[in-house]
Amino acid sequence: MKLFLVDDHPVVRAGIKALLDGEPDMEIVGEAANADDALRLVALREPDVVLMDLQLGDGPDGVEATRRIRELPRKPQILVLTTYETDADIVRAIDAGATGYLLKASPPDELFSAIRAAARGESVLSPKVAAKMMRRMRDPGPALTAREIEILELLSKGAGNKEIARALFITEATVKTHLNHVYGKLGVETRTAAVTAAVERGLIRL
Amino acid sequence: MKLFLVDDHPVVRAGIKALLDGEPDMEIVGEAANADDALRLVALREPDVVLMDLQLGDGPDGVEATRRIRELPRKPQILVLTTYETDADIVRAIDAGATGYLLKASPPDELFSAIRAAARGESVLSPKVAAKMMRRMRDPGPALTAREIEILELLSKGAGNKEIARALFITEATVKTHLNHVYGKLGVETRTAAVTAAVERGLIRL
DNA sequence: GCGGAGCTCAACCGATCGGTTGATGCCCGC
DNA sequence: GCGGGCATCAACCGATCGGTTGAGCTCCGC
Repeated sequence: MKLFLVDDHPVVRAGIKALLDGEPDMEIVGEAANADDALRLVALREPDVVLMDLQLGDGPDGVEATRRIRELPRKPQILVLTTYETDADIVRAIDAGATGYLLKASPPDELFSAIRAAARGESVLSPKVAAKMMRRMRDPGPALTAREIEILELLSKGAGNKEIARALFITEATVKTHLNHVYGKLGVETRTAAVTAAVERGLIRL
Repeated sequence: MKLFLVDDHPVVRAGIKALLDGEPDMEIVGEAANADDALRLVALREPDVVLMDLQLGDGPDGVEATRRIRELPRKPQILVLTTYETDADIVRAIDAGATGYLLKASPPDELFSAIRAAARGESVLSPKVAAKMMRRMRDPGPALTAREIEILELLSKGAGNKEIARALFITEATVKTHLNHVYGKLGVETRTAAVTAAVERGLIRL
């Protein structure tokens, strides 16, 4: 089974390689520290599974890299291996075409079986991530729409309604409508409180 | 030279061990995934240098662990090895008694020389971290007053000026004056942007 | 094809915010 | 003692925000 690593931390790449050294059925055919190298080398080496970090320092992030790799003619399975477990990250990664979502805090055994499952095209989630998704399924919760998240992200930058409207090519009236929905869903009454509530619930990242 | 690893990610621990395998003068005498284990085992194994991550999952964080280890009778040097480089993290770690501050994105060579330097008791900083501190030295930076921080904390909860005034037993006019000072110091123009700027600079915590 | 959810826009209002100027009192360091 | 930083307050203005109501549109599932 041919693996490819994408992570901007040399320490982490060395760690995965060291762990996988004891697994005879796995071979690492390449690695990259950023999205551009990843895309180029994956197309060349044609791995079965790509282990992808979401934070890649400068340039496109892991979600973007995942999206592009999934557009390759001979597309590998992509297993996200990252530190964070916010709703926004998980949803975006899955949406971009990731086969699974693992946390770096996972024990090695979990990593191995997840890689093998991903190679078979099966979806795998870290228990913590799975638990989070289960909670979200049972409790519909706020469930903000994509548009509302977009608004929140601009909001967190301190943008006024007028700026948000310009940035999203909509009118100020529409922005206010979205904001009122967001206030209702998050149970807050001001734009500032909406930002902190969204950050605390992992809906957006600062 | 005896090393001890503290990191909640098995992958990272494996990575550091793998990298250090090629360095004959370094020996890993133990590792831990949380602050409590770290404190207990470090007291027992008496390493020369502790490599400490700041994020340790549940329980006390790396800063707290650093503080406690520095209170041990035979205290080792502590080299922080983490992902983040916010001012608040750096300052808190140094304040807790860390000998150096390295980023996980550092190349292995840098890691090795940093460990050797730390063992000698020398302070080492990642170039990116050092650059950040230099900037902060040259530019004294915002330096908000205690009162202004109080205002920011209430602000982050989404409070209006009137609420802030009541909470701090001052008039709304005074709140506005403070806010205008904060805007100026942080280089922002809205209350929402002030909150995110303050969070990013580690002035307040959500 | 009907309803529901989501996105869009409009007009209006009061409340709040941001910006400005100016002022008072306090404490600290030179 | 004098300047300077800090905290406090006042009055005023325009701009923005929050709240409301109502409406048209598309897309999707039943």
